[in-house]
Amino acid sequence: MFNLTTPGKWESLRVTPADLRLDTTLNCGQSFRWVKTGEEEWTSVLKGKIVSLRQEESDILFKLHEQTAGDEFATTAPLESQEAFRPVLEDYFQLNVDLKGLYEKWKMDLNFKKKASFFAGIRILRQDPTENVFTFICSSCNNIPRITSMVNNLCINYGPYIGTVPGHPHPYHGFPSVARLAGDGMESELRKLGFGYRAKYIMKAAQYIMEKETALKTDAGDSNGGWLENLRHLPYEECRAELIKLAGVGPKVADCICLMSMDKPGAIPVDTHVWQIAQRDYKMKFQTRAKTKSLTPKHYVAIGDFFRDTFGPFAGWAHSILFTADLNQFAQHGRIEKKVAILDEIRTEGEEKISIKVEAAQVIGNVEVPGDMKRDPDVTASKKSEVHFEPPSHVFAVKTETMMNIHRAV
DNA sequence: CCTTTACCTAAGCA
DNA sequence: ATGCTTAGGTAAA
Repeated sequence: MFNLTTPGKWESLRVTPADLRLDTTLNCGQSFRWVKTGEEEWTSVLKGKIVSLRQEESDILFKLHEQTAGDEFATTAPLESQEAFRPVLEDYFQLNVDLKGLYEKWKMDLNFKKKASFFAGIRILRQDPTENVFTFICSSCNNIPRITSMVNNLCINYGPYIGTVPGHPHPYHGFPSVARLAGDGMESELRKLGFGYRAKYIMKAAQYIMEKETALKTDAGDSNGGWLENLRHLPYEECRAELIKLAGVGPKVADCICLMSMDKPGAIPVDTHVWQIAQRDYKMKFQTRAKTKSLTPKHYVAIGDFFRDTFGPFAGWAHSILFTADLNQFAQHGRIEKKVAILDEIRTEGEEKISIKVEAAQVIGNVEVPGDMKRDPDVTASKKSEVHFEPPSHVFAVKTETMMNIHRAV
């Protein structure tokens, strides 16, 4: 069943890289549905349509891949024009949000400022709630490649087939319906597909949503977009509480859903990464009698409140940028541009900040040495004292023995 | 309240 | 090669 689609023409989304960067935004673990189909190009399914996006130097282009008219596999009616699809993308990327303005505000925080030049244009996607719920049930104790493969398996096996794109073998499917995931025997099927203990969560969550949906329908007469989507209208706390009732959805996953599909930009999913960011970069003090500091519910709340305090109503967006900067796969975003020798000797004394002079081809700057940067993703040196500095230009430095690696913002 | 344990799997590493 | 660890957690004790 090869259902080749007809590609449209590239059209401008009219958005600069400072407002949206696809490589990070699409691959930082928000959505697991985008397929890389070229240099700086990604393709996925949105609202039943196959759409490709391409990052250009000063803009992003998009094009639709329409099913041929009368195609027996066609699942949606063809659009009058690609232009009619523009609002879908504007909604998905929440382009009404002034990201550059937010970045400027967030740079008040020095740790954020340090990362910002390497990680510009990272947005929170406004995802489909159903898709969001089930992909993040898959995310527990898991890694991005495997989550991606599991989500893909879900779509290929239970989602409606839409088509392929010329030149690429990948079959594009819509996300499975909740009804399909609630089906009998789904748990054992999913286990065979390698979902492990998440299989039961998926089936139970789907069944729970189905119950709510039918209750809603009998009450209201007609569905107003479904129970899950309606959670968008609840305040954050209530919305979160409802989500936690789903099997396999705990505090962290509930916050992911709140942030990524429930219009709650202040939600802070605290996972192991964020827990470490809080301790390492913000030296958060936790009053606890316990000898071993672990991520307790109390800490969870404290960290969320701290982020909201520091970054405001869109704290979840800021959190996501710091999170992305912490991902190993983006460590190269501070990639080495050139090496220069350090003129003065560096000594690090705990958290004491010192200054040294560095000579590069065209840069002489002061270097600040924070104390604990061991796990900083921008850092390539293994154990010695790693160095950051706020230079006269957008340059970033790491100390090796006697050499500095100068990194340039991408 | 906080900590510990079980729950699946696959890739990475010693 | 075989065994161990780890990876966006959740639920139950």
